[in-house]
Amino acid sequence: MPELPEVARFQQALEGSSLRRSIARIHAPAPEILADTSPIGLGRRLAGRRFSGTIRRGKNLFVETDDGRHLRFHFGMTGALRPLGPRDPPPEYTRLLVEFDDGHQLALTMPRKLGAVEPLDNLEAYLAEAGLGPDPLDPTFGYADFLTRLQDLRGMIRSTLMNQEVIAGLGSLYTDEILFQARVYPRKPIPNLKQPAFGRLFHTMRRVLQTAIGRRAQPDRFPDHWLAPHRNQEMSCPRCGRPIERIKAAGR
DNA sequence: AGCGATGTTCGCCG
DNA sequence: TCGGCGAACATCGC
Repeated sequence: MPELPEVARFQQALEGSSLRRSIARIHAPAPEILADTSPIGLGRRLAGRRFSGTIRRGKNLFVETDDGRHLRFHFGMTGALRPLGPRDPPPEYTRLLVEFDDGHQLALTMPRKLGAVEPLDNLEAYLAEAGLGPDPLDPTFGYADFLTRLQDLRGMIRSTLMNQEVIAGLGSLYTDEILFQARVYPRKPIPNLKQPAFGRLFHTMRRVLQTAIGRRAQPDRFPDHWLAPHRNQEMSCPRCGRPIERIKAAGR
């Protein structure tokens, strides 16, 4: 599930439950999701440490430990973060369990093991090297920056919005939502977009993401005129009432 | 039983 | 060089 709004929710969940507790031990039964480390290596790194803060950039959640280093969480298609009370049993598909010394726990669940947990010694260096684009909700990211990043590209708008190096955070679901509300055809080449379309895309992007975060990223709480609640099976368009047609763009 | 899925990456090709 | 496309990854659920 996780696109930007979901990751923002996981961030809130972690901040509300897991900061400043001392880490007693971890369980990492799925070494496949550990990048550049092992269960033992990660355990050594975290034991005795505390989480001290978080930074989200696009779909990535960076969790700071009190030694000034970070852990990068990427949730793939099915990852989620769940805070647990002292005697709560870890949920099914728990791929990483962090146990604090007061009994509280934090579980990373991920049925399909496509995400990653990666220790970073230097967050700044990682960000500089990863080529990750700006976060669309970053207050310093404005319309002028949006235009600058898009205007020299030649690809189709849907692929471009989903390209994490251009803008970080949009996936299939939210890109479709934004294109629908901004009335821009997904296969439209960037060079064919006119100024008003860029304006609609930028402002729609911000509004959709902020609204989604406000609704806890749960599509069943989204406004009824959005596409998301109507995109399944033979539902009809919330704007014109005609049946929704499916096309393929950017491979999906 | 088969296929799609809210993601990322890589190799191939125009 | 840029960008589209399909496959692969791992696993569930419709």
